[in-house]
Parts: sequence; structure tokens; C-alpha cells
Amino acid sequence: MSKIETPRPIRGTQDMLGEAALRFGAVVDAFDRVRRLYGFGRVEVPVIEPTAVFARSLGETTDVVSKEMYSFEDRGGESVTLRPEFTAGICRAYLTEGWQQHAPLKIATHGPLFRYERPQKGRYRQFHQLDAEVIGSGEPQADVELLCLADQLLRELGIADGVTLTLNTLGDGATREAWRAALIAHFAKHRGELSEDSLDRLDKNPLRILDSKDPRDRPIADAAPEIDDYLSAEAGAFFAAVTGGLDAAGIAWTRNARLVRGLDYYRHTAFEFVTDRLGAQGTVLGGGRYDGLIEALGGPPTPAVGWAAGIERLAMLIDAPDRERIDVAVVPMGEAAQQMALGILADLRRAGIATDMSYRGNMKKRMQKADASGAIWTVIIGDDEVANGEVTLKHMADQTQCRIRPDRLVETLKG
RNA sequence: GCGGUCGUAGCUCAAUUGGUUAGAGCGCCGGUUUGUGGUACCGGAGGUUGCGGGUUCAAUCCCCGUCGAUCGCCCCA
Repeated sequence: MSKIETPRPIRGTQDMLGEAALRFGAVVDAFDRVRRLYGFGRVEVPVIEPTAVFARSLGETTDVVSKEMYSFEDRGGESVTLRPEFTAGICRAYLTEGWQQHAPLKIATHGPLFRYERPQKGRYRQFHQLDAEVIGSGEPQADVELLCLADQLLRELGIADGVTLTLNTLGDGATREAWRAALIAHFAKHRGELSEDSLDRLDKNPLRILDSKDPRDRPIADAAPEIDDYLSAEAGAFFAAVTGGLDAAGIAWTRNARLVRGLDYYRHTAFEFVTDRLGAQGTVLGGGRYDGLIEALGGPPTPAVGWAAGIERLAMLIDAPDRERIDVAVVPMGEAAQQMALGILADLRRAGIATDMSYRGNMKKRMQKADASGAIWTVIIGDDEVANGEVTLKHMADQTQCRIRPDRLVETLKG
């Protein structure tokens, strides 16, 4: 008989147990708490979408679409894709599910996303994000509110001190086109001096040359035309309203005129919360305004703004959460005690007291497990207790114990 | 997709210039204690040194390939 080979996990996926899972959960819990405080409703959208949802919204030429998507034909012959981001799917739902009637719609979600990339620490093929969006609002207050939400989330996670909000404007459509044309003209003049990567970007994504790390590109990028020189009055006023709102809310920010977006649908506000504690994966939360996206999906002109944050990266930054512990461990000895224990176990749990009982083991084993579980109390049941209709309640830390009637347990433990 | 580093028990790491039964701590299991945990002591299980080739009398160590992790690039949150 040949040995059966255990299948390996797929590259870039994670299995989480113990602290890793607790960290992940702590991030999600904080997000869910804070999003309620801001009146952002929870939504769920599919993990799988027609490929066109992403191809249209992200742009056919972007790396995400051209080489990083998990796309395949389903059994019916339709090209489908595991979502590489949230925004496009949410906008599709906004159009196809009649969510337009709720505009401006403040919504939040979280879950797994998929990109076929080379894995690194904090970068996985199945990764997870938090996501918050305001759809159907062109007011700068929406941008400000989303940034406040992000800021408060980072504060509640205890990582705001190591993180900086960097902010930029990409202007409105006209601004962006004029600036983009000026950038292309500028970079084209220096074609011979640019890195190979940037020559490639010149065709596909010229804005990206601005934040190139290649030393050959830096002087050229630093000498490039500034967005501010192309900003329309309206776009300038919009940005001023956003920064003014942040100042009023007491949120620190720094302007980064080199901050751009890879995806074509962004307008006006672009922002990233960055840290230097995660190496190359320094962006912890990022987003911006994407007024052009819903039209790209065939919908009416609809302003929208949103952000996403990598749960894995946030989970690496927070302090380790306290481990989960139970209140009571039940320790029965013998058949009769076991039956009595099952009743007590059910009663305590129904009363909201976290209670556990080992499936097997002698008393010593069970006490060891009770201790390891972090239980504050143990309920010990042996032949004596069964005979008297009582149980022994022991406080683990004090090592004190007393006999008590089972129907008094809930009251005693809660008091 | 490109370049660098790394891959030894469940985990963190050892193993003299390539040399014979690959070690330790933690963890796990059992015992000292058949109605009492945390500490202590004793004992045990657990490795085809990631996988596949090659060089050599001999490979954890050298070479090639492959898979994986990691760092940077690319991309992106």
C-alpha cells in the first residue's frame, strides 16, 4: 500500500489558530464596533463575480486585472473571478440591487480577497480586508467622515501612534486629465533616463512614476509638474473642505503630493495611513474618492468614496489580545456525576456563564485541563456530592472550596 | 513576474574544516499523588535533516532542480 500524501495548503493561504486567530478577530471586532458608531451599515457581497465587474472598473491594463486575478470559466462557460477587491463588487450591487434608493449609502464589510501575487509577510494570495464606503455622496463631508472612521479604528486598535495619515488630491476629471497629460509630456522628455519599469508605466500608468523608488527616476519625478498647478477652482475648494474638516475633527494629516492611485477610477481625495513598522508593506489603510467608477460599470454618474485596510497587517501591529478563558470548568467523577454534570453544564451556559467540561480523563487530568483553560472556578462532582445532592465549588486562585446546591450555582457565580 | 537569503522534532534553535546511534529548551504523553490544578522531580513518545537528483568511501553540511518561507523590486490596502 503506498503512503497517502497529505495535500499541502495552497500557496499564500493561511491557517490560523490561537494568537493569530485572536488577533484577526480583535481587528474585525474593533471595526464592527466603530462602524456602528458612525452609522455605517453592514453589507455582504459575493466572493465571486463576473470577470467583467473587475475588468471594467479596474481597467483592463492594470496588473491586478491582467495577471493577478483568480479568473476561470465556470461549468456554464461564464468567466468568473474571485474578488481581488471590494469596491467594484459593492458598486455592482449598488446598481443591480436597487441600493440607489438609499443614497447616500454608508456601508461596511469585511472578508477574504484573492490576488495571484508572490506571497510575502503581510501579503497573501487569500488576504482579508476591512472596507468602508459612502456611495452617492459628492460632499467632502463624506470623505472627512470616512477618514474620521479610519482614524478612530486605528486608535481603538492602539496603533494610531505609529501610523501617519498621508493625503493628496487627484482633482476632478478635467484636472486629472490635464495633469496626466502634463506628466506624460514631462516624462516623455526624459524617456532616455527613466528606469525600465517607469518606461513601462509611461504607457500604462504614468502617475505611478511619481512614487517610483528607483534612484534613476527620482530626480525626474521630483521635477515633475505639480497637481496644484492644474487644480480647478472647484477641485481646490473640495480639497480645502476635506483638509479643513480633518482639522476641525482634530485629525493630524500630512500632504503627500506624490501620493497617487494605481486604479484609474480615483478622483479628488486619495489617502493612505502608513507605518514604517511593516517593511515594504507599509500601507495599513488606504482609499479615496472614485467618482468615475459607477459610470464605468454602466450606471448613472454617481460620486463615491471609500477605503480598505488589510486585516493581516493590522493584526500584526496590535498588541496581542488576552487569550479567551472560561469562567467555570466542570469536573465529574463517575457515571452518576457525569449525568449531573451535563445538567449543570447546560444550566450555566444558558445563564451566560462560560463553562466547559473535558470529554474524558480522571480527576487529575480534568483539573489540569481546568487550570490550563484559565477557568476561575471548578465545579467538582463525585459520589459524595451526588449522594447529598450537592456539588463542590472551588475557586482556583484562592484554592478555597465549599459545598453548594446545584440550583444555587448561577446565583452564586453571578454575584 | 524579477533578484537575494533561508528550509534540522509541534515551536525556538544546536550539531567541530563533509565522518559513523542528529542534541537541547519549551510543548505533548505518562508517573511520583486511584477526590484536587498551577511549582518540583522521574520517565517516554516524537526527525527517511522540505522533496528529488548529483558529487563522494561517507552529505544536515558541497552542486543542480523543485516546493515553501522570508527580504527587496513590481503591484497594491
